[in-house]
Amino acid sequence: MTDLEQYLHAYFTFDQDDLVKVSALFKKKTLNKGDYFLKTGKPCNQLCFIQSGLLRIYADMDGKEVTQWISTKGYFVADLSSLLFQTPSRWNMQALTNLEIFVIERAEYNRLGEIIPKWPETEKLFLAHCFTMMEDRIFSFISMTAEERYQFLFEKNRELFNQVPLQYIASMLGMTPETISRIRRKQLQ
Amino acid sequence: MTDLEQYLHAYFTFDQDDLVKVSALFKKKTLNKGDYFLKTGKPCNQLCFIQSGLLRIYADMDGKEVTQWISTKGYFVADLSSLLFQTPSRWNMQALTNLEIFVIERAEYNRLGEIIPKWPETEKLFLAHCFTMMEDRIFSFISMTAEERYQFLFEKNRELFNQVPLQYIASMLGMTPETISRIRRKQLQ
DNA sequence: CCGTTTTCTTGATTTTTATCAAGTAGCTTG
DNA sequence: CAAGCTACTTGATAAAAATCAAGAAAACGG
Repeated sequence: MTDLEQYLHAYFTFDQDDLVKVSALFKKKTLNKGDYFLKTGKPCNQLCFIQSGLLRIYADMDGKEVTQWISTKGYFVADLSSLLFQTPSRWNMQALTNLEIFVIERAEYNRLGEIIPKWPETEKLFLAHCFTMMEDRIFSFISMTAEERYQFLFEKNRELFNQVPLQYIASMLGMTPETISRIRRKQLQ
Repeated sequence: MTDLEQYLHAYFTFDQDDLVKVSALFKKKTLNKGDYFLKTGKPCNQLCFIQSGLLRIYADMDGKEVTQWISTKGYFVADLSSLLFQTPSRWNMQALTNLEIFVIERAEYNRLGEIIPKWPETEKLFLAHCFTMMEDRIFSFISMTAEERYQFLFEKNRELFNQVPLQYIASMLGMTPETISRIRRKQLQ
């Protein structure tokens, strides 16, 4: 069983039959460190599942890069609004490491409902789950200091801090590299 | 045609037949200023559409209220994760003014797919749209100063500023009432 | 209409965070 | 290994925003 199948099984509780049908629609791909999965302005025609490696999602604000999120093993990634509404992508998505992904084309993705009857329900719950995580993240910006946000992410996602340049983590927490460096020093003492 | 029907028509492009079927499932209700539509910890068993008035969504952090959002006319509101996963609600939802709403019970809501064949697709696009708005909001916290966030909201949602106590707007922008007061003074000059 | 409460404003001060600048540590690669 | 990167740290300073405290304005209720 591939990681993709394991994930689908664990997260969506697909049975063996559905698993095979769905995972057949995904194609394995690799990206090298620095390669782009997606660029701002282009249409997003694929959804990807990360098998291994790190993918940074960011926007370029007149030369200044703002990191929105870093996706790790076990995440699905796409520019959702671009994928569904065929609008231009708002994000760049670049491999921070060599990357193994499973990719499904938009056309196939849109046909999932025909192949697996319970897909629409599954998809709804998945989107709702994503939405809820976003709510939590917004709440962290409203109600926490920089230091608390750092702690919060560190508790939840410790692996990230070994693997990712701190400046990107700083950016996704809405602070500067200097600030995160000082917070980290305090934590160590 | 009620506002609910107009909205469903405009936003989801339902035809007349579907409109009638769907809006029949909603029941009109009124809340008085100060009443709660939902309280933290309770299950959210309804989805509501706001016909008129203002609904404040907030969390109580040991006595300190943090406003997550203020919903106005034309919004659908629920604690999505509670509604779909039957978990306890994370938010309080309180009427800031007298409120006219249309309410659909969870059971009915879950049956929409049977009644309207294209509902799952519609719902997916709706959730994706919500998700995208959340992404934008997160991005505003990462990449903007307090003053820029104020401007951004003011441009997009000017009516809010006449109708809502400024302290709530401050909270949803992640700043103090004093800060928003000073920003506002600058804007006027 | 008057007193009460709530909301908003203002000033003084402190805390937090950003910015600027310089230096260090750790990789990478010819 | 040395040169060149990149990431990270540190210090000094500036800017932004929070906090505290007091007063003004507006809204509300009898």
